[in-house]
Amino acid sequence: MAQTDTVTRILDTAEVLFAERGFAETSLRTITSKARVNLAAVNYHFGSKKSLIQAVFSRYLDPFTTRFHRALDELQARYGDEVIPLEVLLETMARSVLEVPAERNSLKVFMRLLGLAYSQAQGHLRRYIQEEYGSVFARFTELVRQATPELPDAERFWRLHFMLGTVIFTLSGLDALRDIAEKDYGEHVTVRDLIRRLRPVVVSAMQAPLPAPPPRE
Amino acid sequence: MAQTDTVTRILDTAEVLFAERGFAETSLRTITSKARVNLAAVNYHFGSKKSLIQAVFSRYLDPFTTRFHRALDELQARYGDEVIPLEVLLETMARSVLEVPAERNSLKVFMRLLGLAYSQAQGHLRRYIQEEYGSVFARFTELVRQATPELPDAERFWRLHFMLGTVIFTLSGLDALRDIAEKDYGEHVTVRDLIRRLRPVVVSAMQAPLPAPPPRE
DNA sequence: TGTACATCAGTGAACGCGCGTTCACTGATGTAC
DNA sequence: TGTACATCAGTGAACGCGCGTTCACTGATGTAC
Repeated sequence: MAQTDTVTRILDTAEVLFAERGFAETSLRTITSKARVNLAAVNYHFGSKKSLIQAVFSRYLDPFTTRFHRALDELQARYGDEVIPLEVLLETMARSVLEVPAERNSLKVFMRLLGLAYSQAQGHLRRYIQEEYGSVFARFTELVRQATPELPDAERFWRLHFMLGTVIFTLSGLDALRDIAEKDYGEHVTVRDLIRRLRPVVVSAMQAPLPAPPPRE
Repeated sequence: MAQTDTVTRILDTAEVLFAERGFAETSLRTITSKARVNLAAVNYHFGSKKSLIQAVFSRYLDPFTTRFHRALDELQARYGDEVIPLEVLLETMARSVLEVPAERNSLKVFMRLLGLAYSQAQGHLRRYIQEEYGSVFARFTELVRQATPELPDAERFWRLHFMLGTVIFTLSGLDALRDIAEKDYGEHVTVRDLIRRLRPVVVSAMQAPLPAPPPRE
């Protein structure tokens, strides 16, 4: 069994199990037995469970950042000095996210992982993601700033996080929500379908009227 | 030490620790030592860790459902046969949520717990919440249906969950986001301030134009 | 071409640890007669 | 009023279990001379 085989078998199995049940709830024994690999192989190849978790993320985030940077390069070349419209920026981000799983695993797994990164206690993971991938998000938010000059900086910051919450919450809890939707409305919802529904909602939300000023006291 | 004292000490300590680090990451030993209570007392009073988790939720959700039902009663009495506007419904829900922590602990803890209920693997918890508190949400969504007759049922379902995601994600990750906002924009953000910012965003999102129909294939 | 050594993926078994739960027990308070 | 018993909150110590990690080892392949 060549090295690459063992390593990718561990990663393939781990990402699915992590996405299904979280990090703490997935033991190395579960991963290695499902992957039909020796228990000690995880620590041999990755060093620790923490590093395995980070490796699982890199396998999604590395191609994503590459693609997203390239897509933003193209946009900036196309628009030159003109401001890139908000819809185009959001659309580009959505497309970059959607393209990644084509070469890896399912989008659902990717989204669940992102949701876990935020919601699970794993502080090391948030730090790792910020350090490794923070710059591409900084680039994106700067472009969003130019596209929404009427928004105060703080307001834009909060609205971007509101929308991040919408996307991560929806897509990471997708299975449960999908079951309900299917039972109640007889619709089978795909991730692409959800993104279609998300687009007008996110655009309207970003362009909502400014809130009333805080009440004086 | 009277019974109530031990029981509430366990609940008070558990809810804070659960909110900070999740369920699996919080051991009974941590809870009982922080609460200065015997380890076996949790199993004596609650039977198991699972039941303790459910008890923590009940202490928030019981007063919330009572208040929310009462608030909806008043609304329906006031509006009679007229449709209650969406803004009023959302406002009423927000007010009911905000009122609960006044008699219990912090709103932040309440929101973190709700976020965990969705994101952590604990299937038993989701089932418990659905069974115990599903009816008040059904009542609310029926009123929202009447207030947004132009939305297809499935679209309304998804948008309500989009907004649920916004609120839970924002308020449950509040500490981290607040730190960033404070550092970057010099604003100290209170929960009430966030709700003021959320209002126009949620209303606009719910009233966004319908998505383009799915592409034919 | 042959031999000695180094490298490296992978293994099987064990380590110590923290976990939720259980159990026999205590001691205070209430109840029956 | 006194005694025997029941109830109940709380306790201290132990149970068995699954966890991540470690370690000495194997066996195949590559490298030096």
